[in-house]
Amino acid sequence: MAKRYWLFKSEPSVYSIDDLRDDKDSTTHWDGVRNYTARNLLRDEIQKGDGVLFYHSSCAEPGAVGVATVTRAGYPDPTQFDPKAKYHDPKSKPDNPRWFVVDVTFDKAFKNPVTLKAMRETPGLEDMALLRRGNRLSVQPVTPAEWKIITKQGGRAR
DNA sequence: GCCAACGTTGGC
DNA sequence: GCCAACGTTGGC
Repeated sequence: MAKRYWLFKSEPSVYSIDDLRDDKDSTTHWDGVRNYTARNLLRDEIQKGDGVLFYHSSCAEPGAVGVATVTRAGYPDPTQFDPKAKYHDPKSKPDNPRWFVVDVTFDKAFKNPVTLKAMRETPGLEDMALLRRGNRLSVQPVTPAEWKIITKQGGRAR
């Protein structure tokens, strides 16, 4: 399958691109997604080797702040079975897991983060899923053309 | 803090 | 299956 591209949202006060870079092996399980549309992408669509735009939401300057790579395709989110975990789901059973994660590994932080505001003003990004009214999906697709524009604007690692 | 836009839940 | 109530997201 051809490489595809995605945008993952995270609140930087909870987990930022720097947290990913500094994590063990610069890798994390993208856990806690509890939305069925996003779940379907994590479980069925997102493949090892795909590109991820790391997006900071609910902060002073929302925007794409860097790039990561999917290093493991979908598998059950372990936090759903942990009664002490914030994202515990008592209705999910190990033999029929409801929620999935992928692993992502840090690639680079943009020298120039591409803000939401900039995306709205950039020709070629008009149809981005992110910019559609009321799109709150925390995991969403990015087209190759959009990926190219944003990674070019973001620049090399800082 | 406000509020629009959804997604989820649960009674019926 | 409908739909009102409620909760969450996330920009501003």
